[in-house]
Amino acid sequence: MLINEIAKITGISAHTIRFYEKSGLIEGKRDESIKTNNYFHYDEETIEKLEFISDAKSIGFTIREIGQLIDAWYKNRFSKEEKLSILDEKLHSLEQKMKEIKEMKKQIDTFKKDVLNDKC
Amino acid sequence: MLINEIAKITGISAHTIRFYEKSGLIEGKRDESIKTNNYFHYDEETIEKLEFISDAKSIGFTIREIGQLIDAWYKNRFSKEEKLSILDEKLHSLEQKMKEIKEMKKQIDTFKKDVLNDKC
DNA sequence: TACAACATTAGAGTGTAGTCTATAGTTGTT
DNA sequence: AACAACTATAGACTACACTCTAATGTTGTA
Repeated sequence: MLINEIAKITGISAHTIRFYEKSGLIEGKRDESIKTNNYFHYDEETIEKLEFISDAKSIGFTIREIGQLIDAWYKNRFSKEEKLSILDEKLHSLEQKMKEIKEMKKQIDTFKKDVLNDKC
Repeated sequence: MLINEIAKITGISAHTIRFYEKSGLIEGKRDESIKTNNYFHYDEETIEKLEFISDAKSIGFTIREIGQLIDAWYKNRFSKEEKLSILDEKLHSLEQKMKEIKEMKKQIDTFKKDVLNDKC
């Protein structure tokens, strides 16, 4: 798959995909048998990763954090223990965010009640 | 209360508080009876707002969105209906974020299981 | 009264995450 | 062969949310 194909599938622009590649989140492969160009080729795993990146971003993880997560899962540069500790850390921060959202919802509900009762 | 006092209370730097003021999120008042300086004075409501801003930011609301929320509650530049619609919109986006976080947790749990079972 | 510690403003600088442009080369269709 | 549509790279530009600096003035304490 070349860049525009994967861009179409994921809904992420080719520009942004290149940016993610530079940031080390994904990796295309060059076909050594083709000497005329040096186009990058992407596989199914990259689609998975890009979808994962979109999800993680919308929750507020930074590129660097997402990089860690991807490394923890797809790469073997960490030991089992290290991987688990990274994943646990992210789980913990998700639970934190969850709590904050619940708090925020409560606050907005209070706001709503106040508006309904003409208290502000 | 002067800027450094409210900064200490909220844990938000004076620089950032001035930035929020410029962005229209909070408003200090000048004491007209004091002619020698034009220092801003802040009240309890500003502390509330600053704490609200911190919460909202950590959930991923932008300065502009937080401004809307504050306006919807503290200011009378919107009708009751408009205020409610802004608040409902934000509630909806919080529910969205909640769903995304749950999805993300599921994914990280899957990652964890794979790591535990040496599947990656 | 000296002086540290505070206040103001304008504006410059930083980091993050893209987004776009320019240049140059390649591929596929007519 | 012509040409549209693709590809790569470097680097410029943007928006957001700070964060800091410089210049200048004010306040409170020894």
